[in-house]
Amino acid sequence: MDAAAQERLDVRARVIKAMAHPTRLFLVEALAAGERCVRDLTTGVEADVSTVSRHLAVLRNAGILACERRGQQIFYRLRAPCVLGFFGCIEEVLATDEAPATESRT
Amino acid sequence: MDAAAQERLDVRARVIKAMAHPTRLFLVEALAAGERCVRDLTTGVEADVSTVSRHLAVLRNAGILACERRGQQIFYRLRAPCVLGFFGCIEEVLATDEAPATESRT
DNA sequence: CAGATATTTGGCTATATGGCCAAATGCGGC
DNA sequence: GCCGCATTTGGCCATATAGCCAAATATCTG
Repeated sequence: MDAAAQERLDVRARVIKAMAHPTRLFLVEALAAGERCVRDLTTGVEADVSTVSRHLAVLRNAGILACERRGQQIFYRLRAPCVLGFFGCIEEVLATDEAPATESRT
Repeated sequence: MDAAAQERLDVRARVIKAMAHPTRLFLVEALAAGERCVRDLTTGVEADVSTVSRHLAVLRNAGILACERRGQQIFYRLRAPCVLGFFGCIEEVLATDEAPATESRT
């Protein structure tokens, strides 16, 4: 595996990693309905505003979200709606699943 | 957000998280071409066999891969090929990108 | 059973992540 | 300029990840 291939994998992993957190999935789903400001998004989440802000920054840095300041608020919106397609695949994975070694099955 | 919604997000995040690593993306891509045993997969990666084994276990636990022992070898295969669709979206994200705050820009 | 090969697991360390609080920054109004 | 609201950032701690090596486990062969 050459450096270019490695770089390509790193870049892809960075984007996927940005999606790899329940709170961030929630934010993405919430933004699918349209732009929202940070405070509004925070009310849907059980976490500090600062935490939500950081999650939003992760998604923005990955190129998944964009934001724009309007007045004192900053509105985030989904820049790459294709990520919503991930969910369909995941349902498929879980359906195929049925009895894999989930290991943390209590 | 109720417990059910939280659980749904957790489950989804678990699957995406399994994909959120360059080496694991490499493994998934390699397996797109057909099943492979651990040693074969390891030769394509700059890492210890034990490390690759653990990565494969992560993907298997997420339901993305399945494996089957044949003789002394264990063959892994892609159980949920839909994850390959992630890549297309990621290219789209990167294309939309062009000049976001990558933040780690030296 | 002993030996060889393939894979996984235990143990350990280093680094990355996620969370909170408190403080800083940005913007608008008085 | 000072105050208030919205958001981000710094600092800190706890936990999770990823990696390696060494040891354990599994299968086949003689």
